[in-house]
Amino acid sequence: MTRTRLTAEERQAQLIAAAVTAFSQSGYAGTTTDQVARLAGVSQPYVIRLFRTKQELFLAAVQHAGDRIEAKWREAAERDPSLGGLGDAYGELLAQPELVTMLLHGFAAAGDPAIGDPVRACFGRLYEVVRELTGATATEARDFFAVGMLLTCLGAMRVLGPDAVPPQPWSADLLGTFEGLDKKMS
Amino acid sequence: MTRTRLTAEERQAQLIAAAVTAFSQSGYAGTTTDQVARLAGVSQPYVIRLFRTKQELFLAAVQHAGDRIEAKWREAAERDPSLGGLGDAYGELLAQPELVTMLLHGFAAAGDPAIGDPVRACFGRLYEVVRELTGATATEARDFFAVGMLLTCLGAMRVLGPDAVPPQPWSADLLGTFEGLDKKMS
DNA sequence: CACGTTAGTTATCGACTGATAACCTGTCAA
DNA sequence: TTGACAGGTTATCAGTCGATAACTAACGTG
Repeated sequence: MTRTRLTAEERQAQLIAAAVTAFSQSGYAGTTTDQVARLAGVSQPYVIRLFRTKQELFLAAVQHAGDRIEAKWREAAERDPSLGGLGDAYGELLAQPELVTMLLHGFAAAGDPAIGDPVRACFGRLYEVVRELTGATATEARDFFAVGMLLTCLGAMRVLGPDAVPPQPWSADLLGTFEGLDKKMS
Repeated sequence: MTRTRLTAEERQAQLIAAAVTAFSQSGYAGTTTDQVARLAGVSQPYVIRLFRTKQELFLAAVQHAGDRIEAKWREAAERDPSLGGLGDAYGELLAQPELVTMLLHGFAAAGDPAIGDPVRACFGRLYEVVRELTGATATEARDFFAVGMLLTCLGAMRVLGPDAVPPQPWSADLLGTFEGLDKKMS
């Protein structure tokens, strides 16, 4: 078994992907740099070497999640530049909720100013991108993000998505309101 | 300085209040049982003695937040049993976002099944209470909670509430859509 | 006033975790 | 060949944190 040697850039990209997976499950404080390292198949000190601190690794993961969501929306807008089109794209993201849950953990950790500032910038950019792509009014965009946040929370709660728990009366009731909106729900 | 001696019940109630304050700032993994203990003016081992584990303390705090929010809604419904009435009540809660942020951290920590189950039960109960109190349809209740989740996330992000950061163009734009809905925003 | 019960503390431990330092090794150009 | 740089590891530490054990002190009651 020869250890595959990658460039620092490639390794960083791989580690950021691993960080998104790990942090989206247990959040900032609940995730170990060693867990991220093992996911990528490298040693824990090397993770620190490449990102300096756990915090910078976390911020890189938040940034990556924001970038991927923005890219998804831009791609969707090329076919259907309406809120409905972006909503469908968001529904597809929720089938693999890593990215959106990562963002939620960014919100949750925003109490620390060093994390809050980049997280707000990331969310603000997403808001502006949606308005720019769809031409929606502020109120329309607000309702769009409102539903998005609800779905994101439901995903984190395991009411929704691949790791969803058996439905309860209330959750079936609530999810039923999204009929015709979910395309690729597992 | 004579240490005030309380009954276990009173001390538990006091500790739960302290736990809500502490956990709502740093989340489950990011908060120390010692921080909760200091907030209540007791020793850390005594917190563990009263709640057995950190996890049970956290769950008690989540439960308490859910109960308080439910009580607030029931009280509001006596005056105005409409979604608008409950929405105003929620707006008042956001002025002191401890309770709602506590709940958000419950969602974030729901990846652990031992936490997820009670958290889902808590949220499900709130959903049913809203529908029962207002007679709203599932879709109306969904939109109500959607906006609530957005506001909760914005509070956690310090876009909203007492610890809010200076507004950005996008946040002013977004918050502007709530004009006429915010009564007691600080 | 003795005495059991309840409230609370101090001391301490074992496990964990982020970070540092020192070292190793494959690759490539001269 | 050699040597230097970039990728990566092992060893290790200092601090932290949840939890346990043993002890102390106040209260109420017969």
